[in-house]
Amino acid sequence: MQNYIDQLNDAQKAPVLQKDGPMIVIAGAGSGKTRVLTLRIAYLMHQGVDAFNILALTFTNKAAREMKMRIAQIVGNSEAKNLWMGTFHSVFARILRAEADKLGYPSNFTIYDSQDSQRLVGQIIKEMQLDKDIYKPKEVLNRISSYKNSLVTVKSYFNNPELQEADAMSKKPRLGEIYANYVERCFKSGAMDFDDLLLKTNELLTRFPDVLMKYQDRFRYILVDEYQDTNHSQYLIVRALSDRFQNICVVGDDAQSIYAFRGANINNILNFQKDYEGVQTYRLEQNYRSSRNIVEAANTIIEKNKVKLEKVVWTANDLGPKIKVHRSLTDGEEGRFVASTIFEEKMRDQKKNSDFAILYRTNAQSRAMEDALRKKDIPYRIYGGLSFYQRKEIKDVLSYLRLIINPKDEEALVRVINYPARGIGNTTLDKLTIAANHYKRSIFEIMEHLDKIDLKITTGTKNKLVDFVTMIKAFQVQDEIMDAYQLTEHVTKKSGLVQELRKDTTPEGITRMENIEELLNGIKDFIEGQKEIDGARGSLSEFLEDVALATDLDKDNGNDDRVALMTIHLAKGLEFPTVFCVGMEEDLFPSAMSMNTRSELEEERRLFYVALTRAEHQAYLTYAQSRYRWGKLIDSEPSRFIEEIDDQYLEYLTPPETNYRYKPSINADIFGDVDKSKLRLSKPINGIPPVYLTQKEESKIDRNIRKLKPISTSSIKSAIDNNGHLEMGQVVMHERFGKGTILNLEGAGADKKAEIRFDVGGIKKLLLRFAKLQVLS
DNA sequence: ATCGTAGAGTTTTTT
DNA sequence: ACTCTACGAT
Repeated sequence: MQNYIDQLNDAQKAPVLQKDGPMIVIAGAGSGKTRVLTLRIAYLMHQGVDAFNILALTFTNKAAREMKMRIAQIVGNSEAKNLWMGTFHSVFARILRAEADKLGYPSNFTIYDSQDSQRLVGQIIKEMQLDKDIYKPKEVLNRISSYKNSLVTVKSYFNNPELQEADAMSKKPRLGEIYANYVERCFKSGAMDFDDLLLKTNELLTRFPDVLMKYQDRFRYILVDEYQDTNHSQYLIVRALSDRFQNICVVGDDAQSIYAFRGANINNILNFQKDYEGVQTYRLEQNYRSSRNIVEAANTIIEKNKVKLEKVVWTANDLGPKIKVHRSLTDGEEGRFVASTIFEEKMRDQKKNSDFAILYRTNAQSRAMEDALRKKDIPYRIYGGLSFYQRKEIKDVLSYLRLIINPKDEEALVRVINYPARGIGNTTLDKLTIAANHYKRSIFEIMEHLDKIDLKITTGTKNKLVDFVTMIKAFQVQDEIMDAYQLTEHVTKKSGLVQELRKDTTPEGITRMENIEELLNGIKDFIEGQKEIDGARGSLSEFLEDVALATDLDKDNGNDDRVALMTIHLAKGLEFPTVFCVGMEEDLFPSAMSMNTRSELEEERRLFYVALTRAEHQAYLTYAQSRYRWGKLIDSEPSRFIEEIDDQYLEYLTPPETNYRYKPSINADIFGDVDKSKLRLSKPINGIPPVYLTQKEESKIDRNIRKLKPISTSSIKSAIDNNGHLEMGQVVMHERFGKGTILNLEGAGADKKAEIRFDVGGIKKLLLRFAKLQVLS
């Protein structure tokens, strides 16, 4: 034990050695916080704390698994396996299953994923005959989700006029009703969504003091990783559980808080010191991961944020190469640059594929990268996006399995009741749903009692329904005697799924079939793993529990040598020798959706900080001057984040762009074969789609721009001074919108406005106080 | 009940 | 560019 501790620096030792009391560890990027957490747990056990009494909450299941393995190496396997470690969601799902009856849920409750939740919300909106363009399922679900994460139940919603008013103001006066229906339908289906796993845990701990006592007594030492990304619901759980012993250790980095959009509250970490008595604060500021160039560049970025805890991240590592910045014409070219750079570096420096990561802001960006890597035969793996378990064919199989475990699961039932087609169509399903809502039962229960209810369906249909119920019940019997693998294989055959898929001989159809085989292999692996744990027998319900909360990252065994492609969000906590941060463009990163408020922009900046600090040795920032979005070629400007890094840390592989208007060389790569080659794209202005300009118009605008001197402060000032002299009909030049004619002037003083028709972008009304105008004629 | 097609929406990030 | 939905034809 002492050996391990001796390897730590002084800052790291302190939180490991403090056994009791509340503490917070502010851990800069790459400062070895995982090591601290691991050793702290090992040391607690070394001092005689029972593994049963330790709870460690991590951000991913993979992180939990790895940490557990490292602890096992120190204290031995038999000790370590009793540790409670995992994500909030998986740990409390486990507890909820044990205590489900207290809340009126079956212990085999289903966990709905976001797809399930969204379909259900959509269905409810339809049933309530509301306009789905106003009540967009996704938005409604987001709203419900944020209520749940702030512990606003249906009851407290209706007790809170402010919330109701806010929803009414956003044209959704019936949101509360949808919320109520959604909650009831989930309950009726014996299902919890992701947010319920936290909300119901809170309910459990507040409504049943004895249960709270039990878990308080059990979890005498609590550790929370990535504390900056906890939401209110998680915060309350941690507070409740740690209240008795106050042995709470939270680790986090406010600079890496990137989940505010899903309710994470950065104040949880900023205010931790106020929440407990006598909090010890530790700071880990030495970075062991990255070269000095990267560490210092990252510091200059985060400097720009106003809301932050003060800390200085430094490193004793070598200076390392500068961050390389590359501009390309299109997203396709960007991909080719990345692929060939990886190819060259592999050749030159004997690197592995897994030494490289390509990080992007949105999942949609992966495509261009994939295409380029495939052409160069570079193996890669995409994380996130549509995960394996969310694919149609996989969800179909899983839905059958879910139905076996919990027949009340409505989402699973709706998916498979008529797939493969067995003559049970929407009309019948609607009748069943109405009956189920009326009797406040699940659809399956209605189907079990068809003879007692007059549904006005033909005997033919009735028989089909009975057949379906019989089939599922037969599967349930098989579940008693088969393991998950055997049962799944049985189900795919007997349900007709395999036969249905075999009919499809297109390449896509064959891939689907292969995916199902991969699922079966996955189940086999899972069973093997389970058999090593005592008490587990590799049953279906154990497998489903695992799948519901698994992510792509968890599934990764890390054995095969591939380039990693993922969003920056997913990359949190990971590190790679070389990192490509692609799509460094305004409106993409920072995202156009996140530039409305300062706090949104600061979150984007933290995201960039996270991206950059993933790199150990070399970082690349790449951007394209135009890229396909929504099937259209859109022009873009380099991200402001590139400018925010001091030039001394950067090396431009392409000359930094000075003029955002670029002249595309006309080639098939951009326009395909069409005679649009005579046309050029104008710059998109304020979200207005680009218009095609003829060459004549284009050069006219260009001439006008060339006539202008760069806008200096003095010229801006003179333009403001001159505003009094503006007249209707005058031709003016605007910094962003280009040339335009003044149509009208109104207001006076600070409120004076001009209505201007711009050559490109249409008519706009501008406040002269802000508009930087130059008079051309 | 099932199949085909036109049209709309999608791309901000996820347990 | 791609996928999902609604509606109409069979």
